[in-house]
Amino acid sequence: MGSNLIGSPYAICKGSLLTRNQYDRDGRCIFELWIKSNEANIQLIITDERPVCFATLQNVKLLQTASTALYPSIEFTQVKLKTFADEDVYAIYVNSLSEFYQLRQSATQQSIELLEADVKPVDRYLMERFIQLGVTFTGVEVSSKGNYQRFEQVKVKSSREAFPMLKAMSIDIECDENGYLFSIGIHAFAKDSNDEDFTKVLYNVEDFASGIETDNSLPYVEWLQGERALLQRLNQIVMEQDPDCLIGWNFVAFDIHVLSQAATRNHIKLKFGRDNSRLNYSARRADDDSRMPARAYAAGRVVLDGIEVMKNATYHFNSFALDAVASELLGERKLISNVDGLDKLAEIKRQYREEPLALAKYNLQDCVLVSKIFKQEKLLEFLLTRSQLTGLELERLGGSVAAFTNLYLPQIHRKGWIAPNLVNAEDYLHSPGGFVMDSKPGMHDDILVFDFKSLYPSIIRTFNVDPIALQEGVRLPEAEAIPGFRGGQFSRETSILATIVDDLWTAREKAKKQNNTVWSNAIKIIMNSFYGVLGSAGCRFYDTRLASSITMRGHWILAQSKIWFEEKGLDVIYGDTDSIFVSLHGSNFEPKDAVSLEQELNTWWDIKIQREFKLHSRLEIEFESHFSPFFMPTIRGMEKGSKKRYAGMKLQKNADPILVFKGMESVRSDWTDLAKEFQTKLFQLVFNKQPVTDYLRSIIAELFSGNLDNKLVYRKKIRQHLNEYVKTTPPQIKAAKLANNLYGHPKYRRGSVIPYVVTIKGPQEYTSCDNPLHYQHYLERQLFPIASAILENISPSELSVFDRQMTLNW
DNA sequence: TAGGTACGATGACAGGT
DNA sequence: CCTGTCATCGTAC
Repeated sequence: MGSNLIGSPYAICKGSLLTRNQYDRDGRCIFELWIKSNEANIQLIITDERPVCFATLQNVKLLQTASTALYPSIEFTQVKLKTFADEDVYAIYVNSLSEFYQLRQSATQQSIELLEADVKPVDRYLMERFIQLGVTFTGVEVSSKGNYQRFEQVKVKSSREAFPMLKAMSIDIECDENGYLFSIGIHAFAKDSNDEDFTKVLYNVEDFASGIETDNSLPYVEWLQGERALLQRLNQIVMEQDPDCLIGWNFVAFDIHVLSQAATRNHIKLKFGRDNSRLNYSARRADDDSRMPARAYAAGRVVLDGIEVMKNATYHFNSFALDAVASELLGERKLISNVDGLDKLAEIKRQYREEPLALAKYNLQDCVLVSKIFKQEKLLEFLLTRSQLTGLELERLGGSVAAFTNLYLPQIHRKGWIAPNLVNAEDYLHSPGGFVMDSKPGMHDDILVFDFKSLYPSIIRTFNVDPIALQEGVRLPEAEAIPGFRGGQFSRETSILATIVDDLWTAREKAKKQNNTVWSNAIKIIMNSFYGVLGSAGCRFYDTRLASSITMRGHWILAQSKIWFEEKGLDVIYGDTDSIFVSLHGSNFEPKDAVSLEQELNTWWDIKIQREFKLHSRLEIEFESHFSPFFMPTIRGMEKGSKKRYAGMKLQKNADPILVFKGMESVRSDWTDLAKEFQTKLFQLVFNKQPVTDYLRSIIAELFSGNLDNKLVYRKKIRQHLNEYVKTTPPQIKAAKLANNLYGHPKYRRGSVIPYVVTIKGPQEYTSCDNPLHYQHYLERQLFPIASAILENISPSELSVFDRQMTLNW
């Protein structure tokens, strides 16, 4: 769309769907979509759609008797759809959302089952048109005020064109414990490199007359009188800068929450909507048990919390505090370090009055860190990709079930089916998970690891595991269907899910070739979620025959592959779900044969699948790693090999070998630094066939000398409410309760991570610990278990170093 | 504003000395 | 004090 459009009554335009909303006006349902094109921001108003749901004929009759009086606009129409029980289906239309909600409520009260009544009308409108991120539309422009254009009489279609980049504005507030606003920091990247970034700190000087207003040494600081002035200026800046996204850290649950309360207190609106509409914020419900998170909606602007986005993109950090994430990703620290919650708040309050410029700097720094994380990690690109692939709103995180439903539900209508409702809890059957082989414990040389690439998606593609193919399949004679498990069998004709996965798979291969890790990662996450939702009671397409037909086919594939290696004279020492660990020891193979083994096994699978099932194999096994040496531990105190725990030197082509730990103490966040460093060092020595006695002696001596005290801190998350630990009281809970009593306030709650040490008087919070550390405990519970796990069978004599010091029997 | 199962280690606790 | 079981957490895939 160019400038020639302005004033023209009718237009064709493309763009990305930023936000969507639905509401009633004059008894009619309205959909409001906000679009970002390269040239403009656009509001689309759709007025000719009616909310719809479905029911079987029997249920429609029950509804008809009462409902027509209640809902004058209600209309029943038979449609060419069948339930999974082969019943005829009627569509039920009403005019407004309020009628829609009433209808659902009264149906529930009368125990009348409606179908697809939980699909939001605006979501249905978009998904039935296969609209994901990209849209094209035609419509009549009714006004063009300020920074957006409004269209009515709109027709929208899906578009696959590349999306325009979004402008994000990072916001961070500083306040006291009551939410009284000290300052608001704002940062937005410049559109092009010639311009400077937009930076601003709005500083509230209401409470103290210091003459600071004249200090212009930091050009981005604006001194303002009172919260109200801060909020009004913030509204103004959001309008002027006109960002597509508002971002922050713990943004919705904290910053937006506090801003929203401050706005209410000061009787002004947070006008964050593109059309100057107010921010729609709903706090998390007061009862802490509800998992309903806080939500914020601004018309035409995507509201994003950096923490949630990163969790969704499968980032893992021990702490998601901004300080921790920024220092790990950017190598930059916050200006006020996050040592302790209370101290930090005290420092902020002190700086607010005594060093305003320092606080302003700190405030801005936090905004900039969030901006930098988003930019460096390409988080917006990730979200845009995800939305383009799933049709989920940009700001909707999680939502694996919703993503699946978006992609799948409109397709089944075209095949003549209506979707089932969720199963009752009592009808839910668990499905088995992955196959984990018994392992052969001990030291090994030359272990080759082979992995099935995206095993579950490849099973879905190969064996046509699909809800509709299941319905069609179970109606077929056994010989004509593709066999599944737990009573499932699948049609060869309809393959909706396999096609969706195929498209994603192809797109991922292309992305990988172009080194587009954002796309590749987003696609992988989505593909892998499909199996999960089919086994989840939260998904309407759940059926244990689907999930089981995936996982149990996986068992078979892994077991067959194990036999294949063994028939080649190769020893399989372990395998988990989609991986096989093969020992070259005593075989005729060498490490360099890994690739030809990979190829041979792939060919073998191709032939086998064709011969046994008349299907085209999509399985892909890949040589993944060469470990030498490799150590597989036993279960503590037993001869039996462990699972999900191992260590090895991974040999690499053009780089030094690296020490890899899986599941073991050094990769667990709830072991001390002492234990982790000890394990790493010990394995290095053992793998290099060096003696360990001297090292053991020295670390024990160091431990008792007190030199390692700072490495004796345990960290553990408190996952329940403190008063819910009734059956047992674990050490971390003891320490947490002690600390809370000491401080006189609930410093540790559900969700907190408590650092604690073990003292001669038991566990105590690290920060407030005032008793001597229990070195004997650390010797016996952190050092000895790690040493014995590897030395027991390798060189037990070296363990005697511990003998004199141990009081416990093992 | 609902992806899953499999597994191991520790420490508390109960019930026997 | 010894033994078995359970609760809890974090992890692999």
